[in-house]
Amino acid sequence: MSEINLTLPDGSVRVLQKGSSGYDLALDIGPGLAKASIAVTVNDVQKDINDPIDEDSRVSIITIDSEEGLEIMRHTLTAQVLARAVKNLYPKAKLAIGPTIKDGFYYDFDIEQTISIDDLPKIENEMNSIIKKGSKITKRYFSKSEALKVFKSLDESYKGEIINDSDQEENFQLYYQDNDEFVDLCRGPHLTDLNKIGAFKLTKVSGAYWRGSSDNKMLTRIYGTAWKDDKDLKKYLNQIEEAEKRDHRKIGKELELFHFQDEAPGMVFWHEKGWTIYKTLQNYMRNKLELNDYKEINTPQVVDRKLWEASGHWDKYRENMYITEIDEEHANEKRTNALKPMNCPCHVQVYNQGLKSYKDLPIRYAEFGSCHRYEASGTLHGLMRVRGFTQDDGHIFCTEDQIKDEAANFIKLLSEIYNQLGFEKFDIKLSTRPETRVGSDEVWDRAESSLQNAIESIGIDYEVMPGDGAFYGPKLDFVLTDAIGREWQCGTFQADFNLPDRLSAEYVDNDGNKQMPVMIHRAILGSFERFIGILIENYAGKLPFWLAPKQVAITTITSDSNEYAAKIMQDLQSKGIRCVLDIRNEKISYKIREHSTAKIPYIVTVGNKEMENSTISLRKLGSNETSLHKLNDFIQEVELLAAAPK
RNA sequence: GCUCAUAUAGCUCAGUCGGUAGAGCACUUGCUUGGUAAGUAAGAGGUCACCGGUUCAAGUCCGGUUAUGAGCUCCA
Repeated sequence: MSEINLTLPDGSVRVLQKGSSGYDLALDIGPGLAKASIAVTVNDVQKDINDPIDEDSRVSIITIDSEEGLEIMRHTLTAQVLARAVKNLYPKAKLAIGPTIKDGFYYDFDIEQTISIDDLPKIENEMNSIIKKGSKITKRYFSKSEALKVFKSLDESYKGEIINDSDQEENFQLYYQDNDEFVDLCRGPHLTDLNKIGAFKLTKVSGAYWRGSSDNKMLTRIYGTAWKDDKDLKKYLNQIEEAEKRDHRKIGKELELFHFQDEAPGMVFWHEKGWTIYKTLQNYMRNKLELNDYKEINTPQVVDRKLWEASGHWDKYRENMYITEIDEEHANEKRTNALKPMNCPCHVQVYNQGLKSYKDLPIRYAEFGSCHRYEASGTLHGLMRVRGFTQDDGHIFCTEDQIKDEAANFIKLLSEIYNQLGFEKFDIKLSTRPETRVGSDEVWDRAESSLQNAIESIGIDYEVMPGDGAFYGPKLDFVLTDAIGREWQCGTFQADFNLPDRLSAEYVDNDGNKQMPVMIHRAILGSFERFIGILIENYAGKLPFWLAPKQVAITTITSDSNEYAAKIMQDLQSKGIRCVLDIRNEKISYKIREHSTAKIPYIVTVGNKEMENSTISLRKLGSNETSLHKLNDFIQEVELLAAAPK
């Protein structure tokens, strides 16, 4: 029998007989590895550990310690264990698909009964007994027609559909357990041995459309998470708990920042403290934009449908627009208006007032534009997805040649702002021309390369998202990473060759000819509502001093110090510091607890000692130590801290 | 919009088999003036989301509506 050379990742070569498997190779290296092996990568393709290898190859053994290994284990868990458990408990259930996702997996079933979260322990138990049985998983290959026959006989119509739609004719892989007691179609690889499953937990159940299309049947989706051992599983579950603690809806209620109610779903009732954050953030942004040569404008909320027809929104997004009509009995004119869902058509109207010269460009308009969009009820989510919101919107009218500089300047500004708001890391995505689009390929070429050049001139990494651009032009999206590693897409920079044309924006070039400007839609925060939600979760409610709704709590030990405390309050307030005065007849530890819970960054305590020496005792949020300061020094220090970043 | 779940005091939540509403915190009042995360006693507080049905009787069972949650779809 002939031999093959198998090259390992470290460059060493092992010579084995032709047809040896990954397991044979692992065994050749050592019994420990053989035991830990769960699959093998052969020339960059993942294979089952028992698949024969027939030619010289680059190979590496996959164990559960790698991300790849974890994924294979999760895949086997969902496709072989969860699917089988559900079939055991609900024999009429049909299998759809069961992929892995970040940290876990799901499986979609078509089940007559409704499955609720209370059924999950029962399913978990069944899964555990399947695993305990420790069945071996074997694989067989089928042609398209044979595979179809198998699933037809099992009445697995979804599997049939998948096979039918595949352009592959041969080599459909079917994985079997226990002499055909259970069979599933899968591209693999799978564990060969259910004993290698780690620790798992089913987490939730929900509906999901077959093939992700809302025209299709709603299936039952069961989610789970799986890890190599109990320790990792626990760690993950703790992380989830941590994220729940940061939930901005919970913190928003606890800290009295905002609320929602039935009469205005998706619209925020901002309370004093939340609105303080909002105003502070907005003033910060206003200052930033002024420093960067934006002209702040403000445009109407309610605008005749004619403008939305002209812009194209009426056709495309009518169903998401709030329409207002004047009461027919009282109106002397009949017109239909829409609450603006976006600011750009109005900005073109401002641009169109007066003839513009090429010497005027670029013109950068900014608006804290209050918009309304009728979002589907199921998509609403606290501050993160609302129906009434305010964008830090801006539109830059410029020539094509100016796009590159505008993009570069924008990225610089955005990066500075994200950093000052506490987000150090962000990623850029460049979305290129989609299939259905307006404008010539030549213009798209120029637009895409100007965005690309702009990023590259700054030297930041970016990811290309082919085909993800808007129909009117390519865009850059900016995704920031928060304190617990979650990603949020906030900023955007979109080149638009369409709207200026539809709404007849023009400028006069240096030959005296009328030209169409490019319009750039751009935002840094996205919406104030959502961004504040992100800030709250990023900081777990402990906002930096300058953003905190209340910055200093002034507390007294006994009523003897009431006057002194009131004087401190006045001094701080005169410097614009946001304070609360607490002269209640309560013990100091009670007051400390309350203001700590309220996440006020500084708690000042004064008693007889402080009063006599014109000092204050300071306790910072998150510390249980106190420090003594001269009152005047303290006021100066706090004044610096309270200033928004420039 | 779709699937499933949930809705009880200001907040967090109990409420068994259908029999007339409960806790902790918060609030009000009294006592307490106490040096860094809950001093103490009493009191008040409810159309059990809304509409309808079953029943002698509904917070509890059934139907609908609204909102919320998880996910799906969507996000100009």
